Amino acid sequence: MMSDIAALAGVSESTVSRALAGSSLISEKTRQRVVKIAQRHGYAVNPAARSLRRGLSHTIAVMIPLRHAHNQHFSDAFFADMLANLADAVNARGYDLLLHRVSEGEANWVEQPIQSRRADGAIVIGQSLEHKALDQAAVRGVPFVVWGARLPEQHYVSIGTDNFLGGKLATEHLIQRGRKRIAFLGDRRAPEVGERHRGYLKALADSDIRADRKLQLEIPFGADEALRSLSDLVRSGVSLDGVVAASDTIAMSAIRALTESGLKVPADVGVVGFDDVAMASYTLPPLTTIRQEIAPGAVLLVDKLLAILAGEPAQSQQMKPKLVVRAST
Amino acid sequence: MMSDIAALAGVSESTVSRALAGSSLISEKTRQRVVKIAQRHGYAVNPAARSLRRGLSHTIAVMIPLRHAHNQHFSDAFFADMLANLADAVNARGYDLLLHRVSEGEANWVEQPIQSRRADGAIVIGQSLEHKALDQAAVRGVPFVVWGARLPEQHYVSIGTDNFLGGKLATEHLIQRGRKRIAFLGDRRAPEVGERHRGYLKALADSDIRADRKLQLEIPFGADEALRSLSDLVRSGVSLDGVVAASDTIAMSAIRALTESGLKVPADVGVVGFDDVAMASYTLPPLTTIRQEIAPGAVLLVDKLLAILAGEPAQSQQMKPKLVVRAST
DNA sequence: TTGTACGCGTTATCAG
DNA sequence: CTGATAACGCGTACAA
Repeated sequence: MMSDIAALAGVSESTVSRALAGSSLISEKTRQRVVKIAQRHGYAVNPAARSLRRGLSHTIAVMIPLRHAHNQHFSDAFFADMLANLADAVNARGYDLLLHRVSEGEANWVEQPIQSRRADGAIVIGQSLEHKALDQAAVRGVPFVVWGARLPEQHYVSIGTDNFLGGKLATEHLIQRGRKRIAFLGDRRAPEVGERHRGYLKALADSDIRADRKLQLEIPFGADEALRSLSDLVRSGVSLDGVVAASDTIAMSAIRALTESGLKVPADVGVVGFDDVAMASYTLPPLTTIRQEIAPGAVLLVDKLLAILAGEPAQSQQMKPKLVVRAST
Repeated sequence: MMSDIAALAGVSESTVSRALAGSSLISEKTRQRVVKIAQRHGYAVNPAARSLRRGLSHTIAVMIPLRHAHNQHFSDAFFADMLANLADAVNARGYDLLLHRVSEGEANWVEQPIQSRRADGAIVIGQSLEHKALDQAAVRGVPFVVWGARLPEQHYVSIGTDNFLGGKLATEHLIQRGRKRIAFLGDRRAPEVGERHRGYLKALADSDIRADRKLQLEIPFGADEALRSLSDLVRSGVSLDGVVAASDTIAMSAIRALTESGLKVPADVGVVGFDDVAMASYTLPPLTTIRQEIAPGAVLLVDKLLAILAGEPAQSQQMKPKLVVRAST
């Protein structure tokens, strides 16, 4: 503990505390001596004591709502990538990362880790169906940021891709390839997906293509339902020459469903995914998709949250999506 | 804080503390009264104060070594699945989960979070190339468990699949399908993979098939290298009719490489993966693979660690792998 | 620039 | 079964 180091260095505990905290109230010489002794003895400040004293945990909670999708949602490669990047960004800032999956029915889940002082702030990956809960928490002043869509008049800071533009780009690309019967696959209740769907509709309207309700499938993030719904659709005899999927996972599943139904991708049907996860380049055929910049997004999330914690103002931000053309269109 | 609740309940702080901790030293009646008041006022024990007093953080660190594979390793669906299940298992036990990615060059990384009292114990996902470091830490009494291979005379507790058997099953399956020129793809420096490779060799030997060194590719977990190496192999004109991959990710990559080289899967070459991640059923063709039981594995990891923390003895355990036959063989 | 003294919010010990 | 008290290890206001 600190008193040992103080004794070894022949100074008081306060001096050790200040030296280790990099206080400017201390001479560079003593600071270096103390730091060296601490290192040699493998001493590290007790985080519990520090937290108790300072009222801060030096920890960021990462929350993953699972309301509208159980495991699938999490194991989607997109979440994994985001989480990996968040872990790096948080650790790089010297903070610890508390991971929490929010199961259904947990009340006040956003503020719970903060109120109980286990974390100073939270990062929420994906709005899921929780926009209202999040907005209320923001009004109450809970410090958190969200990866997801920016909704009209929301009170919290969100970082995310311009989903409307992403959906529009994906659809326009198919239209340019001469497709006219384009399906949309995704759970529009999730705001990000809802935006992508709006972009899809806009692109169709811009090209005077009638949007057919039968081609718009309400599919949860999981791949199982995508496979089934699309197979059913094809079997029903509806004509179809393009698919805009709300995630790469859904797109991969769609490719399989189409292929097994006797349709060729991309010859008969073009498929566009969303996310550009690592796996997207290894499917057969490699996936044309809308890339979300995950690494910069993660850094942005952490920095915005730290700004909020520091009392600075922070704005929501939308990142530009990018069409990555591979072989599925 | 606790004194507020004490005042409201008309009892001492000690009583509140005991009531909330479920101590048997307290009458059921007062306990219920105190608990109710605490709930009504949204009171939760301050974890920093509790940790300071008890010397326990009530937190489990999950460490992900990246020594022999950077992002790929983590974003492999297997890691994501494992992490999701660990998060659930840890939270279910009332513990918090601290996530840490171990970058190269971090010394004493296993014990760091424990020594600094941020976590009571650690779960390490994958041995990577860290077996020696882990073993030394175990000898020093650091409380942790590992997902990975059980190595001869190791001093730490490990949970994992019987990788030798898994590799053997995969290879035998291909042999039964009449394959004789079977390649192995994976980074054998990672102990899990080394075991799978041994199983592969054993299966070949049992069937009197000569193991060809040219067919054994040293491939990191990432998919990029798998794609390139296998394409090169095929181009070199070596005959080949089967592939045992060290992960589903590698297998998917292999299927693409083979297909693009003009070989048909499974007609010309059978491919077996490892893990049975969710995505494995959605590839084209759906992947025959060796299933690892991730969810039970995660629960086992947490429970073994908690046993160790409770001072109880804990044994390593190997889970039986299972061949899941789909369309790639 | 350094040291002294106190309190952060709990829980364990001991006395009743 | 309950209450008073001390101590967990640190950071900071205040004094020097």
